[in-house]
Amino acid sequence: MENLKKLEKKLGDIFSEKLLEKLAEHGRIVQVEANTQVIARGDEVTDIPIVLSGTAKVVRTDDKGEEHILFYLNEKEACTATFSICATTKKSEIDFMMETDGELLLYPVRLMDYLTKEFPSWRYYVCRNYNNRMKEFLDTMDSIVFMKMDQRILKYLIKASKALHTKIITITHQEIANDLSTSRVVVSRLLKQLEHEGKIKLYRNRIELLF
DNA sequence: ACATTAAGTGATT
DNA sequence: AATCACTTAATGT
Repeated sequence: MENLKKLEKKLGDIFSEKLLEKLAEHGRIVQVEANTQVIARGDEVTDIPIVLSGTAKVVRTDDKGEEHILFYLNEKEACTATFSICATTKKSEIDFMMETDGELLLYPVRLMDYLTKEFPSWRYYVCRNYNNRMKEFLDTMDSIVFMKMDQRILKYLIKASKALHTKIITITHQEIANDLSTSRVVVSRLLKQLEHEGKIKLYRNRIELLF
């Protein structure tokens, strides 16, 4: 069977032979053009997509129709979000679309349990996918918190400036760090960044606000 | 000149 | 962002 051949070539190194056979038997391989929407939010998910070639993206569309990319999926990756859907609802929380032309393996959701039960290599695959996604989420968390900290410092300086009625605040980075419960190093870096943005000027024990 | 403390940096997690 | 390890700059004695 030609599908099996294709799958062996693409996924042979991570899936066992038996599993590949199952995938070829029940799944179907589809060619998808760039920008095609495969799954829309709210759709009932009947198949889990595994990317065989090309790049797919998982997108969340907000109230205003702005799309926010949650992550990309490259060759051999599957949509982990879909896995969690299977355990609960059948409705998709996300939009799944192709970024480039490519091939997808669509495998019926209803057979997921069977795969998980029967094939270790499938379990490993799912776990790895989950882990990768988790890492990405941690990274975005970090950057969100980072953004907040630099806002907090700015606010802190403005507050201090108002309270002391001066644009030149006498304070050390360490003291700011203590007040915002972070480390001195972080404060130094963010202040440096603000200085480069031309918002403040740094001296020893003093910070001048330039606005 | 030397010690002490504040601030800056690169690398890592 | 946090931490470590280290450098550099400013200040006090």
